[in-house]
Amino acid sequence: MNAGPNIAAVAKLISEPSRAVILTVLLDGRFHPASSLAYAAGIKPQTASFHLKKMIEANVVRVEKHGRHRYYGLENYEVAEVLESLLSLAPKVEVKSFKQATNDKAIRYARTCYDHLAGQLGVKMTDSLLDHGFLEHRDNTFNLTPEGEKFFRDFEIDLEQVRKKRRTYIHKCLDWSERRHHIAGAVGNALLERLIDLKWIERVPTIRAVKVTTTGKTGLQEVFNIEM
Amino acid sequence: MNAGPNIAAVAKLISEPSRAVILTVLLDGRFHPASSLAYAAGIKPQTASFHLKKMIEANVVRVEKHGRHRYYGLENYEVAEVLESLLSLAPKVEVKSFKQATNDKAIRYARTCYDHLAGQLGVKMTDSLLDHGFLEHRDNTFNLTPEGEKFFRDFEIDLEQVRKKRRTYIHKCLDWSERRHHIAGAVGNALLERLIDLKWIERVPTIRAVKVTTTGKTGLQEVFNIEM
DNA sequence: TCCATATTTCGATGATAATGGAAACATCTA
DNA sequence: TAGATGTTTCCATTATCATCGAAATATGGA
Repeated sequence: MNAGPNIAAVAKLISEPSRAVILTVLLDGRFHPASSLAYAAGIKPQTASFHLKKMIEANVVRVEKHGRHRYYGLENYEVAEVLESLLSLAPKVEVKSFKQATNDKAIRYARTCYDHLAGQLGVKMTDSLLDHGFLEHRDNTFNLTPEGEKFFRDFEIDLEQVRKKRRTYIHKCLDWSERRHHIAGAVGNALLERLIDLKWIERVPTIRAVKVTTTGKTGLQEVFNIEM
Repeated sequence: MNAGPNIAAVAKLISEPSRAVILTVLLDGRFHPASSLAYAAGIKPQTASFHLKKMIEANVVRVEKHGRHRYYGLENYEVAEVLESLLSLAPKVEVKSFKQATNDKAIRYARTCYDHLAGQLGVKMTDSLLDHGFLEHRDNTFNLTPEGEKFFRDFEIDLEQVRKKRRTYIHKCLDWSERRHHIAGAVGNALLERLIDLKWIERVPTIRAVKVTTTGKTGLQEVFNIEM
């Protein structure tokens, strides 16, 4: 018959529409309560709970308890990456409403991918760092040059803190909408958080798009030489 | 509700065990008749036909008619890449038999990924080309250096022919078993075919593993400096 | 033209699993 | 301790879909 890992087992978890919606929401990298995931998927909390349990068992989703609340998120970075890769294959959804079209555009423009920037903004940011010699291509990762480290420090990102995190320091992530790599990993995450701190970008509620603020426009132009 | 492409639609195609087996077989990059795919999946031809139709409609599988035969294969390279990425997430299948364990080992050692080399051999080959300066990293692709072009010509691979093909010239592909990139695209394909022509490697029937021949061992050592 | 082979279509069956109501459970607040 | 909120467990219902027998279709060869 067949040897090798079992694709069906993973795919099955994603194949159900309700589950797919939940996972797509979780791609924003944040943790969400079961009830709001249920609402997003248009199902009852019991049903969401049922699905979440399945996905936890399969190590696709992780839960964190905080008092009477339970927050659900993706298990790890790899899951996010595989989901993103599935998105690149997925048929573009037919646009049913003006709102949906707007959302779609916003998501392609700038979004969070798990815990770092993606979309046009993410790719442009990565390109900018490469152009300035702050970043170099490695095999399936990036390398932060000494100049890059200085730049990050000047940008008030504490690389010592970032390095301490128990996760990949820096990483390449393939963008489904841009078909290009962007910066991910702890460094990518730190960059996203710094931009949010600076209020250069802000999260758009309910979807994983992010918005560039007016201050952000100027800042991105001046510091990264990016026109958004 | 939800914006963006529909993951479930793709995942659903893969989520069914029979379909997963079929797709895994097709990952060898060759085209197979429906009947043999049915046999591999342990289902009747009608059922296989049913599944194949679904997968064709979703642009995951492609069919080529030759007389009264119909040969099925993966639609394109991207599908193969997504399937490989799913494999990286998939739980390792419990080893049920000696044969299965042997197959699994063989597949991790050297296999075809769609139409080029993967596994340890594929990665080592890519590393060797990189080490010799024949290949360079680009963003999500490789670049063949002038020295590399000369090397390929000396190795009797006709790059003019390769360039003419209506497909990506050269490409990076992520290896699920090695977690490393290897060379893909038309050039990767040409390399595979040349190695088969030289009888340095040969396909193992029924599974997508390839075997390094005795001649191959010597050749790989001398030309690529690879110990297998 | 007729038969053999490969594949598909149709239709019925059966297994699987998503769903939500009811109720239990856990945790926080008053 | 009682009530409120969020979540899970149990269970019955229902919808979906993989499966295969039977028959139709397509193609090549005799």
